[in-house]
Amino acid sequence: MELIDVIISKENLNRAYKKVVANKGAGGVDGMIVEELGAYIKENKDEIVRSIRNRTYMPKPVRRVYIPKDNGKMRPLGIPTVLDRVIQQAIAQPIIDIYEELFSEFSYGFRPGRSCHDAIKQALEYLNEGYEWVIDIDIEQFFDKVNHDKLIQTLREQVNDSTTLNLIRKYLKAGAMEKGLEKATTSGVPQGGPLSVVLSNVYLYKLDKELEQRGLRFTRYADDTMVFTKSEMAANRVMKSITDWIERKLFLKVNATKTKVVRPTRSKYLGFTFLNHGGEWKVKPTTEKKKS
DNA sequence: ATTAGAAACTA
RNA sequence: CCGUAGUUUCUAAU
Repeated sequence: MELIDVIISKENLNRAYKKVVANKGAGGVDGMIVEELGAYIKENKDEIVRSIRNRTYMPKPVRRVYIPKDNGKMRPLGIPTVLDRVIQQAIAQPIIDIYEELFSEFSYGFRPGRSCHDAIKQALEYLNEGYEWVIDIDIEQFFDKVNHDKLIQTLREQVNDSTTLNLIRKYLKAGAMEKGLEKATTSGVPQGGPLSVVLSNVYLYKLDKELEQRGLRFTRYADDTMVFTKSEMAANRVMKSITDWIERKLFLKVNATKTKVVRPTRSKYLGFTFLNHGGEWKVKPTTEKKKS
C-alpha cells in the first residue's frame, strides 16, 4: 500500500472534507464556496479520485489576495480552490503522522500540542541556565523562497511514493491568479492552503537537525528561529556560520540587517518581551491588554 | 473522553 | 471583503 492510497482513502478524504467545511473559508479561483462543495464532490468523487491516482489531476491556480500586516506591509496569500484545499488537507494528514515523531522537540510552530507559550518557556529555560546571548535569525520571505527541488528531495527521504511526490510538486507549481492573469510559481509554498504549514516544517526540519548536531540551544516557531549562547563571541561566530549554512544548504536568503545578536531585554519573541527580575528571567506580553 | 460553535493570540 | 496551521478562553452537545 502506497501513501497515495491512504491519501485517497474514504476515511482520510472525508476527514479532510469536514475540516475544510468547518473552516468556512472563502472560495478560490473557480468561485466555488464550501456550501457547494459537498454536492460537487458527491457528483464527481470517482473521477477526482481516479485522476489523482493516475496522475492526471491538475490543481487550479491559487487566488492571490493581499492582506495588511501589523507593520504596514502586505502579506500575499494564495487561496486554493475549496476542492484543492480538501486534497491538500488529505495529503497533509498522513504527512503529519510521518513527520511528527521525527521533528525536533524545539520546533514549536504549527504543530499539534505545541504553542508559542511552550517556545517561550524553553527560551526562558535557556536564559536561566546562563545562555543570555541571543541570535535572532530572520529568513527573508521564507514561504515564498522555499526551493521546490530541495523540498521534494527532503520529502523523498521519508515518502517513497512517486505519485504522492508528483502530486505535491503539482501543488507547488500550480501558479497564482493575479487580476485575471496567471503567474507561474517557480519557488515557495503557497500561503493559504493546509499543505503550506506542513511543508514549511518539513523544510526547516533540516535546520533543526543541523542546530541539534552542533549542540546548540535553540527554539523555532515557523521561520522564527532563536539560538542561545553563553558569550558574545560565540554568538557572533554561530550567527555567521548558521547564516552561511542556511544560504548554502537550504537556498534561502538570510536578512543581514534583521539577523542579529541581541541581549534578551532588547528582543521580542512571539509577542513577548524578556525581562530580568533580580537575577531571574521572566516574560511579559509586548502588546498591552485592554482592561475590561 | 470526544464532537460542535464563538472569540483572542502566534506565524 | 482576507486563506491556513497551532494554541488559549468561553459555550453547547454526545
